[in-house]
Amino acid sequence: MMENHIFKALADPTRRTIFEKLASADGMNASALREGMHISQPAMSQHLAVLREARLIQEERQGRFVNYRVNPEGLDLIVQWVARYSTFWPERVDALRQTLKEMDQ
Amino acid sequence: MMENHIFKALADPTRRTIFEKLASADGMNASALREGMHISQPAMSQHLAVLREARLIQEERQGRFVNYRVNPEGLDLIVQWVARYSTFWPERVDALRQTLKEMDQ
DNA sequence: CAAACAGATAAGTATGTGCTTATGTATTTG
DNA sequence: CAAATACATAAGCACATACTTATCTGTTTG
Repeated sequence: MMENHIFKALADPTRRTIFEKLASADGMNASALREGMHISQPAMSQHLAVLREARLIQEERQGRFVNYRVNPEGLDLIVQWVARYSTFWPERVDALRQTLKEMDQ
Repeated sequence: MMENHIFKALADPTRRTIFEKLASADGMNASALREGMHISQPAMSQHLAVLREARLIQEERQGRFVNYRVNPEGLDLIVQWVARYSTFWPERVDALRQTLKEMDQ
């Protein structure tokens, strides 16, 4: 199940950091991603594979580099999952709504 | 870090099922939760401990039973985490907003 | 109080996961 | 084409995790 892949992919703090770095840029290659992180090249490659299998990121080869970027739809399943359980707690939906409102500004 | 506890707790499909069962009732004890699940009593107890440590559920002893229920604030960190990255994709925020709008009806 | 019951904890085990080093595969460049 | 570069893959290892059976603690009830 895809949902399980996503949760498992995000369960690792190093992978969340990688995802965050990718989200704050509009594309990075694996070497650039490693900068500032204490992680070997194979470890990075393996983490990127897990994120890709969970469809949280996309990749595109550019010469000898591979450019990685976040898949904009990647978090949809998480959002839907959370939203489903939020319906049981109206006050939480309000909080989420407030967060979105603040984003508009 | 709390965020990590939550992601790790939700990374296991059995624990997500337990969380879902709790969310669709307003409180259940461990024996009731086991019904329909192929899981031993200690396994259930251990899963509930992980969910409790992640503050996703709360417990209250009632005689020789322990009543478990979802912590309404438990998913907040996930919502905030997702919302943070949603800011990079306005169309995704719109989708989330739409989901919330549909909830009103 | 003794037996029954709900659940927690202990200890052991099999499998999963995240890392390492070594090597392989494309691609570029001198 | 040979060396260099960017990344992937293989294999092995240490540790985490999800489970089991056995036992313990706390509460109710005959």
